[in-house]
Amino acid sequence: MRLLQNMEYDFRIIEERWQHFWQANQIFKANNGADLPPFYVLDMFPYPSGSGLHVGHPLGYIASDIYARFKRHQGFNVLHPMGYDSYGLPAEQYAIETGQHPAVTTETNIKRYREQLDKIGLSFDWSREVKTSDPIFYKWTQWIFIQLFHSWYNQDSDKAEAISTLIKKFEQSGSAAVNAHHNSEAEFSAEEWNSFDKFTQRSILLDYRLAYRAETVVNWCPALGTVLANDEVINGVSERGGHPVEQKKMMQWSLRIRAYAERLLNDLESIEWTDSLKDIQRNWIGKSEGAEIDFKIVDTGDSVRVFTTRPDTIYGATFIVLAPEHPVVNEICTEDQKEEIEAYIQFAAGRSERERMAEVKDVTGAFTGAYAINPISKVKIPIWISDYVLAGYGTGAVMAVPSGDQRDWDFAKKFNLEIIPVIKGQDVSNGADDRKDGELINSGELSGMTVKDAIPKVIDKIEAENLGEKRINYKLRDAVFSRQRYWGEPFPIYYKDDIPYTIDEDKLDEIKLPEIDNFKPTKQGEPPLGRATHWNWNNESGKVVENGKGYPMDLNTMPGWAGSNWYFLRYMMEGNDPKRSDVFVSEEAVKYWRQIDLYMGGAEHATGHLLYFRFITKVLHDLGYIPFNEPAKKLINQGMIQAEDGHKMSKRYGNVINPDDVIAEFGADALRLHEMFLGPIEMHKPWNTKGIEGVSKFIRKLWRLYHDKNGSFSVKEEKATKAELKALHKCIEKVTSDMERSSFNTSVSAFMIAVNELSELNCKKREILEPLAILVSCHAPHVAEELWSLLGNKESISSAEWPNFNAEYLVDDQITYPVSVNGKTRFSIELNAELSKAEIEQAALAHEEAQKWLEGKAPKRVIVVPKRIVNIVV
RNA sequence: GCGGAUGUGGCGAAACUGGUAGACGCGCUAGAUUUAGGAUCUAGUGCCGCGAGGCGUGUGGGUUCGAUUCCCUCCAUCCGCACCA
Repeated sequence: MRLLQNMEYDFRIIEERWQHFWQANQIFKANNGADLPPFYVLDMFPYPSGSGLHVGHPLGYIASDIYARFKRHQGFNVLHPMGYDSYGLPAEQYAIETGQHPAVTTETNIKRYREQLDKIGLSFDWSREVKTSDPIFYKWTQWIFIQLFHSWYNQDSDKAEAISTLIKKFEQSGSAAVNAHHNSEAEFSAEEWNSFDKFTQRSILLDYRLAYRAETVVNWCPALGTVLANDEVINGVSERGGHPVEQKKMMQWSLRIRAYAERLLNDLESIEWTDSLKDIQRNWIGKSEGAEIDFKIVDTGDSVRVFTTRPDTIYGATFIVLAPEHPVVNEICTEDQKEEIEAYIQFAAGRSERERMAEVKDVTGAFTGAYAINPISKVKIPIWISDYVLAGYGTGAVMAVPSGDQRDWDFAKKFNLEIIPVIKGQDVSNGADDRKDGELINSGELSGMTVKDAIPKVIDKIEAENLGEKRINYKLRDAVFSRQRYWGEPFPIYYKDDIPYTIDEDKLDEIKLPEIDNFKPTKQGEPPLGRATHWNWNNESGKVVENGKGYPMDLNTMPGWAGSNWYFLRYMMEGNDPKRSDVFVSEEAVKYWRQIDLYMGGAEHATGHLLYFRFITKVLHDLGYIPFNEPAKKLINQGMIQAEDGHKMSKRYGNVINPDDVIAEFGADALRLHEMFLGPIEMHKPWNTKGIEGVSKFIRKLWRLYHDKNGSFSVKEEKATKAELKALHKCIEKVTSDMERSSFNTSVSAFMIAVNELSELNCKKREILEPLAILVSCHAPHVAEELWSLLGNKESISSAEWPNFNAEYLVDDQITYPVSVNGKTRFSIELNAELSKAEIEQAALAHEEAQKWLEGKAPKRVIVVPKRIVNIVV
């Protein structure tokens, strides 16, 4: 018996053999410009963490690998690369704790990742590997930042343009002629612009650039010592580490993603991403249409502008609420309210983001003592402040309509303010009634109109009287782009009189992350780069020089997502392309590969990476560098694999399953098949240790199909029978359609069914077993290669043509009809496939079972669906 | 609160345009072979019932000859957003 076992499939030897063969012969290297249609399959590249891969990570890699292999069989030139998102916080936190340089730990982790990935038998073209922390890569991340710096957003042409076109406009016509997305308060004529000195001009331009430096309210995380972008803050704490986050005004680099809000929203319709993911992005962009309306403040010449989506309810506006940070609060506040207002402002500022969120139900606020005039109803209403109104959204002020808005209602109740229903039938006794249609009441000249008609009417009126305008607002904020950390891309920026200048593009090779002795912030509170002794820029020599011998350079680094914005483009160039050192991606390469055809990765990146990388793609497109507007045509979110106990797989619970262990025991093919067999790719599902024995058994059964009882390879050249061809072609049809709709779990069942049937038929024929090997080769490439070579083939199975499906082999001359009585299946009859409807009906009714159910009565009706079913209605 | 996804045997799941619900696999039961099995093979396995039969895809309703599939109601779980005016 032991002898026989040795003749069984030995994955240990065979898997290693083929992994070596693939690598030695560069089987999966993609060639640019090959005379085949291109197809680009990409996985989101991993951050190489210290704990290595667990069994959940490769799920997406295996699925995309199966798809890449399928496309190769179909005659596509497939680009399927991999790399590492190797800048990031964990390596740096580790460095702070241990003094170990992040570059060292990162390198160690990458090595470990590579070993683990190699063992899974993934068909990556490693010659194109990228690492975001590699100077030859991040040089181009810096270069892209420079392009953003030298661009502005022209809302007339609706795209980004070179900053030189903006300067020309200023020189010729001043600021009024420009319709830009900007955050400048300066207004000037052409003459004024031309008379400004260089510094003034540059500081104005800074407020127009796509990458701009400005004092903004940011999420400051004291524990991490850095600012964070909105998507890096979850429920008021940092995504990494869960540390508290405060709101703080700071001078920071930002990217003008808001300029792209509308395009990011609209273009979702042109891509095949899941509805849930599109919804998350839509929600995050948060478009809302409405109007801005000016309310005159009583006894002053000033007015306050509010944003509302419901201008039709303006007669129900019984007070105004300003954000505590609103700039007019101090000016309008009356003497006797001063103390109260100041106390409230202080209270609001002292509340952390977290507290504010937790205490949503508690209504707080203070009266300014000032009044405003409702511009439509002319009624005098009080002005309050409260932190339920956000300074950063809209105008930082609202007209409160307590009859229609629950927050306003709560506020009105607490402070005893008037509530006026403005829509017929509105019940405001227990809360606001936010109905969005109906007839207006208590609304002066608007009374009797419908909500739908009143909205444009009010907007027309305020526009005609110059009291405001129609307005679209987005929740999306510009992305804070600087981090006060070490392990990231340094900015290619130096400062002259506090004005930032970019380093020349041809000098970027000089701007490497400097070595420092300690990775913590400096004593003065500067970022870690403040510790570098050589971090000044000398323009004459074009070198980074000792501090004091040049202009100071930026001390920030870029966020983790800077490299992942554009890495997919870098893979498009061949690994040995000499242009790799001249361009971020060559024109030929982007023209050849175009977009990512299939992008595989987790849904947790919905509002971070997946939004930023669409944004940067659009910028690069606007600037004429790439011929497409969206990075990925189709996207699949693979689900998470939970541990068997239902928890998340993590060190903390001690429930982590390492793919290395699974491979050592069952082999890579079994791991691949099992991960797919767990369920649909996009679902979350628990790992199932026992279940792997099923697919492992399948592999041995497949192997035995090609071997005789003694374990010798035994495939004959005889003609296949009808039954054998049917088993094969059923499998071809099923697996092909499964592949096309990424149903990788059901194709595993199809393989099992085919192998079970062919084993039963004792089929040992090349005509059947050769195509079968190709069918399973995407899922289980090692055993398939071995069988393929035993069949006498010299080339890798990966380039074999996908078998053709022939429907003729599936045609039956006998069909088993299920016969149901009143919709319940009672028996089945075998009938000739050629029979007519009437003949089928006759045969079914004649059956003794049918007679039994009819009890001598005539059937009311008989439904016959040819080749499917018979239903007798009694 | 808003938006989305998912609910099918003991378990993972399948059923693609409405047509034999539970394919395939795990587990379990019985048996064969074996010194032994955590190997292999055979048969069985949704629930209730001795049986005829009845019940059954989260709940309740509807459309249909026929519903896991289409429509409405409600419930549960998970994910995202959350004072966005």
